[in-house]
Amino acid sequence: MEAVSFKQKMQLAREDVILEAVNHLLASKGFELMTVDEVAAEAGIAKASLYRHFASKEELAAAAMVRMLDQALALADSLPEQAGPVEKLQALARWAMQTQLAGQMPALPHANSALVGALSRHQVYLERVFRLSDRMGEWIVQAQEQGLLAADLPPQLILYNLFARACDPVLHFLKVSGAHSDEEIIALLLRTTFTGLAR
Amino acid sequence: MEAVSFKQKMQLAREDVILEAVNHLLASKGFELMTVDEVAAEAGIAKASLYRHFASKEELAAAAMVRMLDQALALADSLPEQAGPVEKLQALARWAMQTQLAGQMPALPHANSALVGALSRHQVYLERVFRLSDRMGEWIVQAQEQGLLAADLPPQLILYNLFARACDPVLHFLKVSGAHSDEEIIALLLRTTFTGLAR
DNA sequence: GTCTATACGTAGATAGAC
DNA sequence: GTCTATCTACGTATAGAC
Repeated sequence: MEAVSFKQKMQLAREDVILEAVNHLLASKGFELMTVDEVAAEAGIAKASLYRHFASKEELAAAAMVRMLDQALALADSLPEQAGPVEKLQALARWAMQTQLAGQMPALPHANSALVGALSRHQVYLERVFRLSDRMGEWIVQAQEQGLLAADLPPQLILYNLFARACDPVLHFLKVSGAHSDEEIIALLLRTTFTGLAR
Repeated sequence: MEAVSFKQKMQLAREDVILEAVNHLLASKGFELMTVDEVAAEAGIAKASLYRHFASKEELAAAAMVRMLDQALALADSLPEQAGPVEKLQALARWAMQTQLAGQMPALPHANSALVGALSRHQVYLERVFRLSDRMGEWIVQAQEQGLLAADLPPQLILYNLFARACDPVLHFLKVSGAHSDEEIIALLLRTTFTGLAR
């Protein structure tokens, strides 16, 4: 079975190159403006060959989203056990913002996009989203019990607020202004997220 | 000249109907997915007639953005003089979130959209953006001087953070969850924006 | 100024050779 | 499994009659 395994590895490597291109294009132009021709060109493959690996443009984007969620889950698993829940949540938010600033965070599609419908029926994607939400949800509740996060805020609101850092337009505008380094931008947004604009 | 004035009024009214449709469609699907056919259908006008009023799809969207910015500027002008700077900023953020929840806030285009280039060269649009930024910028600095907002945060960051409430995806997800009324959602997000998730 | 009808470009997806 | 070439659908924009 070694030949099969090798072939499979080659196929996975090829698909990883494709998804890298999808990630980049989704981050820079979003789903609607990304064309399959561009993906094929950036991956160095013919469009028809690409369609042998992924059945549709939606499948292509979904695979990129799953890949990104897997990276987030891997980071969640790699965090030291003794770290506090807020530190863990901040580590994930920091990673999401770094990824966005690096132009590698696939952008959220708009509500009526064909992608939204496809994702809402995509079992693999949904499983990743739920798994990451569960992980973060536990930390949020712990942090609230320990008095580290406001206990009277709905945990769901906190979760959404953290997810939203991955696509926060403030990151982009601050970067374009040129007045701050990436690390400074992330520190500023972590601060406003957790302690707000006041005081 | 009364006939001309009447004709102009009719034309403005017609264009207002068109822009209402544009606003709604921009809010629900974004610029790329909005088609000029849909705008014409929703406005009850033929597509060719629509192009007599607006030279391109980009002009159509820009006009809708200008209309929205004019509403924000009118609100800013109508705020009581004796109100504090933070109250004024919150009033604008509240209005932006209400407008988004009502499905009337035209969505930000993605970075590489044709719309971005058109807007960045659209003098009328730019003037409105600068004017609103200046108004809010003064209030931000006042609030910082009075110790009501963190004085060590860049005013620009505060400004962007407030603008971002107009397109915050958290609003949409909280609304879909069905657990809160619109007013509750707005109150929650005003709180997290100004005092954060902590404590 | 409004309409119907159409030109023109482009994007997703596929056929079929190798 | 990869390629070139092509199909089909659709969206922007315009022509031309009234």
